[in-house]
Amino acid sequence: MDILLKESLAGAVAVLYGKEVSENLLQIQKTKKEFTGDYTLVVFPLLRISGKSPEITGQEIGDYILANTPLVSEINVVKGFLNITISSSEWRDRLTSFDSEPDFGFSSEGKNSETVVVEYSSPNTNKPLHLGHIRNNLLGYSLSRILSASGKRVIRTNIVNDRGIHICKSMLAWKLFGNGETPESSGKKGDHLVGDYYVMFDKEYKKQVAALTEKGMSSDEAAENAPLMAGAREMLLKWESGDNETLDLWHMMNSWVYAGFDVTYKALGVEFDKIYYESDTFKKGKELVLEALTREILYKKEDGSVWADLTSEKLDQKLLLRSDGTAVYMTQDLGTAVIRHDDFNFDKHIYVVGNEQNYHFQVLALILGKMGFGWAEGLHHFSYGMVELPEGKMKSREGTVVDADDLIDEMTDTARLMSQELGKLEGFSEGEKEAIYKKIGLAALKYYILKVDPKKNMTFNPAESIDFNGNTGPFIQYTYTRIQSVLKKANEGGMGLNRNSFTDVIPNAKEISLIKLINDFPSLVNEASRELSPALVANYCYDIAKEFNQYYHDYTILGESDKNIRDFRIYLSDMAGLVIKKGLWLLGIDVPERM
RNA sequence: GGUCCUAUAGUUCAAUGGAUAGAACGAAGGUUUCCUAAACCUUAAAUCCAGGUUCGAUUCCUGGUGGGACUACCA
Repeated sequence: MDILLKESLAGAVAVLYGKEVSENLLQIQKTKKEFTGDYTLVVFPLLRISGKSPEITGQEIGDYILANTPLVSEINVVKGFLNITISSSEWRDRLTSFDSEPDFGFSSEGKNSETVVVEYSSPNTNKPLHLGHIRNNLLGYSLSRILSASGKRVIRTNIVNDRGIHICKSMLAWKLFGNGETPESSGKKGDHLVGDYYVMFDKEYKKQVAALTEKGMSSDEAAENAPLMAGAREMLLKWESGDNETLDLWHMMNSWVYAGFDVTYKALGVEFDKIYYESDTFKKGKELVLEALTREILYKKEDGSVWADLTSEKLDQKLLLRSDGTAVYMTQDLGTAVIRHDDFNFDKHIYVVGNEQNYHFQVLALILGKMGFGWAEGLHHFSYGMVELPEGKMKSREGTVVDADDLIDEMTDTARLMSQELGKLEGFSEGEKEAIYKKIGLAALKYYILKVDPKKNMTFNPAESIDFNGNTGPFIQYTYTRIQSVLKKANEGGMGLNRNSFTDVIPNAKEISLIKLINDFPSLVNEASRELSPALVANYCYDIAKEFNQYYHDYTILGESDKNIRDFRIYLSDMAGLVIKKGLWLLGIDVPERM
């Protein structure tokens, strides 16, 4: 629609002023609510071409397209703005044309599609997932859906940080204090059990440090020399050298954690195409580093540690191998990136990782570039802000970390309570009801998080997040179920089946607003993909839900006596529902048919 | 100290350089013999400060101020 308009506007300018205009001078935007019109041409940029005042220029162009472009039914000029109204019948025809598009708004993957790897989640295997991971998972999952809906080949991956000193800490604590506790013996979810030992390590370690400082040791020295820390370091060395006993313990505890993570991922509704493990990729990283060392891209210090010198890029020096030869986080990320490129030959690689790692990813791309990998230019750190609580940052020490499993349960509980109070789910089995509660609770959580610009830190207010009214996920779901309810009744009454019956219907203003929103959906998907912005999709879903609710309130659909208008309204509702469902799908939110 | 992110109603969030800054929650009031009131309608309420670029700045640039992150042989 707006492309057609743009062409006729360009034509108008060419005829009137005898000059071709470049694309960027024709600024078309949606007309603001308080003015009459559908699209608005901002005429200021054209004044140099017309050599006339804004009002006259607007009027001249407006008069021309009104006379020469059939789809324009009306124009008006306010200051430097030319407001253009598209004829109602044009909008109606536009609506019916959506039907001919097989998967409205979504593009499918083709031979020339860009390949994009999206990494998200990236858990450590020493503690359960928390609220911060939830933001990460939801963003990553939604991004992957948005990208694939815009026609890209998307590979969803996860890197599991399953090795390193932090893992050794929980292993050591379990060995020393665990008395053989297992998920089976304790009934604890595996990731929580392992997390408990990580916390225990920290507690006992602090005690040891305190004891040492009391004996007169400096706090730095004490931190180095506490037996637990020495033990953890020793364990890491054993692990890297392949010690069987250590590996067995590691395998066992990791398997507990993975079982726990699977439950959380499933509850959250996210999945991956390929999961990488740091324990596999760090070796590749070490090889890369050693190889680059021989090419003198990196250098070795006297103590044997290996570094990248990035001072010419105005950054610091970066450690890549410790003096004892063990790998650090950066080492494995180098390896992971190269392995992934070998696996998928990606054009782009998006890392969904918190903004506290901005530096890390800047360095990662630089080092890969130095090593000679041209594709490193395709690496993109999708950096998102922290999640804070109303009382401030989450601190594990103070026990204010919001656990992912708990949170999901609480949202479902709230949905259950609310739903039972409203009592609209009669006739469903308990199992069906539970499935609906879960969809609603998760929608509240997901929408609450995804509607916020990812770059910004966000405040997670538990009281607000479980609100199901207003600008929330359940509000949008509710709109969808209202539509389904109408469609079901229409179907039962044999109405709305004839889509050719409304070719003469002239839609009213509210209906045109809805058609416009539906019409926007395909370009919205592309924009969200280009901008990597689930928030854009969330806002869109809310806009159309709000618009439909107003329509639903102001007009009757099934009660309309004119059969053609009724059929038209049923069809319009159907399309609005479809777009809401697709929009929510892009956010990873499921819709219930009733609620 | 250095680098990066950020600042909009009481609160949580919107606004490709365009018109009178838009929602939600909260506050006050109203709507149900009518397709689901988890809805709809009305009212009050905001661009951190100072410069600059521009016909036009919440948006871009510079400098302040407040908040946050990073600057580990942690991840």
